[in-house]
Amino acid sequence: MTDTYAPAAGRPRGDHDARRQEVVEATWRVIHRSGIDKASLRAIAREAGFTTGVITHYFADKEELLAFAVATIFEWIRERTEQLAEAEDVIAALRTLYDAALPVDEARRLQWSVWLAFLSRARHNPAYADAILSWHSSFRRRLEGLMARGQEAGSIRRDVPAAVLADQFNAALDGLALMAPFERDRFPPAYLRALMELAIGNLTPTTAAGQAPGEQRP
Amino acid sequence: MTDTYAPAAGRPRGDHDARRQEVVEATWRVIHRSGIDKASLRAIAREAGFTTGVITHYFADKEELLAFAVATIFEWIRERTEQLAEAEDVIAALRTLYDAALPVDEARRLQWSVWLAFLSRARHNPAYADAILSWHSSFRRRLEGLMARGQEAGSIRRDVPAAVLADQFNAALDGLALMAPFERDRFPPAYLRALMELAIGNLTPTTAAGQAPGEQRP
DNA sequence: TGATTTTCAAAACAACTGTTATGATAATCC
DNA sequence: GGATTATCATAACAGTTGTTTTGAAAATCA
Repeated sequence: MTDTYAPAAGRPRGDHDARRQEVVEATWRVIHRSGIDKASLRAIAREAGFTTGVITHYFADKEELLAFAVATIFEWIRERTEQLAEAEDVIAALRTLYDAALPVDEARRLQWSVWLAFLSRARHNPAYADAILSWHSSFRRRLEGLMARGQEAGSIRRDVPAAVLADQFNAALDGLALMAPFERDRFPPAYLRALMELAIGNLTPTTAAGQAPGEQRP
Repeated sequence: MTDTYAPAAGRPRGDHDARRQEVVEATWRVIHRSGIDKASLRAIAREAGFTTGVITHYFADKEELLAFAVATIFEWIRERTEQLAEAEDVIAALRTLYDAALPVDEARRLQWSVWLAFLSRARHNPAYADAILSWHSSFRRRLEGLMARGQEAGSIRRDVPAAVLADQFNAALDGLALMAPFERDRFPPAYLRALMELAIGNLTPTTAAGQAPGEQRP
């Protein structure tokens, strides 16, 4: 049957994976545009320019498609941010990271939109929860590594464990990305960056409790 | 018909509203336990101990029930926190506020669970968006008032506008409440409070960038 | 070239959805 | 006490859902 496609005839395997990716991206768009509860197989197929026959051919069932969709979007984010945050200046690295994450354009808003849609279902679906937690913990690890490096270099305060600072920074980012799309006019990109700058300011060791926002970087 | 119930015969009006509330609370529980996509009218009616006849009698359609459910849960939170945060010590007031909000028990987890479920649908449903934004802006106004008062009294830093501090504090709270239910073991109540104490520490004016977590308050 | 398999469309299927209609019971009103 | 109305269960309705089946075209393999 369709289950044991070991030799893979009929087409090179590259097209197979590419078609799956095509369907998944259509899924993202439908979720972003109409909400996950409107993301029926027919709606997704229409968005992709096919019929449901394609979906049922490349995915066992809807569950597998959605689980693959949420796992893939994190893979997508990972690829886009992997080589980031490698600057030797930790503060600059944090800046690069939040800049790549903030929902300031349509691609990043889609990213957060899909994330939010699955997040609200993750507590009742282990597959979604796994994908989300795996991403979050890997992101947190990166943050914690940066914090620890900054603490060694002296640019990050030492009186709070790096892991705690990472959780705090992560929460600030999540909280912003959550509400910003609902109040686009109250949270323009410049203000989002200013708030994250304030969060960065709270990481510095001595002196004032952070630089005032409004000071844009060059 | 049922639409113009001005005199309200058959039963005192109190029972009418009480029954609506009963249905709404069943709706919350179903959403919290099984997710909003499993919250069918039949499932809600079963949870409430009735049949769908009750729901269709007290609500025009499902849309009205859900819109009422999300609006009511904010009303519920408002009632529970209205008299809070009136302490003259602004820091103590902030403590009281986050303590009433953090998802540290089942009631508060349900609260955030329902909030999250509707949040992910709000971008495609003006009624949900209105309810959520109305709550958020009123909560932010309270925070901003506290920040401004603290700035006058000298317990809150003055180099950042009160409105910005309110947004920052709100984002920290939202971000935590969002992830905590998914990583219950990583975010026990004490750690959540410690992180919020860190956020409070970032509001203080001079000296260090905040007190270290771990110092529990009496 | 013939056999096989992938690819995909189209249709049918059963389950579930929100909604509506019907009717019976009980409480209120005049 | 009769008329009226709120209350609620039950059943039927039409639409949508995910899934399965059928079948045809195309590509690969031997």
